[in-house]
Amino acid sequence: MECLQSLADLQFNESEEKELAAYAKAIGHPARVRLLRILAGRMCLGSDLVGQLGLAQSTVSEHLRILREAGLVHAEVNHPKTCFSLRPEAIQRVQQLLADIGGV
Amino acid sequence: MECLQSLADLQFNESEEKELAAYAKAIGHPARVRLLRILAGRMCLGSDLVGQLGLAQSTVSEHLRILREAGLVHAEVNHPKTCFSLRPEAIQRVQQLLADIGGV
DNA sequence: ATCGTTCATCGCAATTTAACGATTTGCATG
DNA sequence: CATGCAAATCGTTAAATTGCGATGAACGAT
Repeated sequence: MECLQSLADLQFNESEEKELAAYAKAIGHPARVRLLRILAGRMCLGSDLVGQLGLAQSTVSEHLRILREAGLVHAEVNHPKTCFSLRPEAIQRVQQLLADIGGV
Repeated sequence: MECLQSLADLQFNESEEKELAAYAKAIGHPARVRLLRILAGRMCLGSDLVGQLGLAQSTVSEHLRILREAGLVHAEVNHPKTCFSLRPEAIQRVQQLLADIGGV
C-alpha cells in the first residue's frame, strides 16, 4: 500500500476552502436545492415559491435569505413583491472549485 | 418585470434534490473541504490527516465518517491503519447535478 | 387614512452539528 | 497472553439549524 507520499509539499488555500464550504453549506438542504432548481428555469418569482415547497412562508423566506447571503440567488424588490433569480456565475464558481479537487 | 412564467410545467425530482443536498451538506465544512483537497493529490493517507488539520483525532475521524457515508471518500483498512482516498466519481456526480441547475 | 398584499424578522422549541477527551475495538507482534 | 497502535465509538457540552406562528414594515390601491 503506497499511502503517504510526501505530505511536505502540501499547501492550503484557506480562503478557497471556506468559500467552497460556504457555498456547499447553503446548497446542502433539499428545500434550497428545490429553490435553485425552480429559479434555474424561470427568470424570477414572487413567493409562489411558498406554494411550491409546502413550507411556511417564514421558512421559505429564511431559505431564500441563506441562498441570497451565499450569493447563489439574487433578489430584486418591486413592492410588495420581490423577484428572485439564480446567479449562474455562483453555480459555475462552485463547479470550478470542485474541479480543483477531483472533478472534470 | 417578467416573473412568474408558467409554474405549471414544473416537476421535481425529489431523489436528485436529496442526493445533491446530501453531497453538499457533506462538503459544507472547511475541515472536510481540506480533507478532500488533501486526498485529491495523494492516493491515500493514514491519520497524518489529524496532523494536517489541527483538530483532535476523534474530530477528524468524525469528519472522515461523514465524507465516507456521503460516498465522497473511500476507506481501506489494513490495520491498525486505514487508507483513505478520494472518489472522483462522486465529485463528478456533484458537478453533473449542479450542471442541471445552472452551471456549464 | 385605511386596508391588503408581500416579504422580512422575531421569539421559540426541537433537532442536529461540531468538537473534545476518554474509552473501546481489532489486529499484530513481542 | 499482554502490549501497543491506529481508528472508531461514546458521552458530553456548546452552538447552529430547522421550522413555525406571530408580528412588523413597506408600499399600492381603495
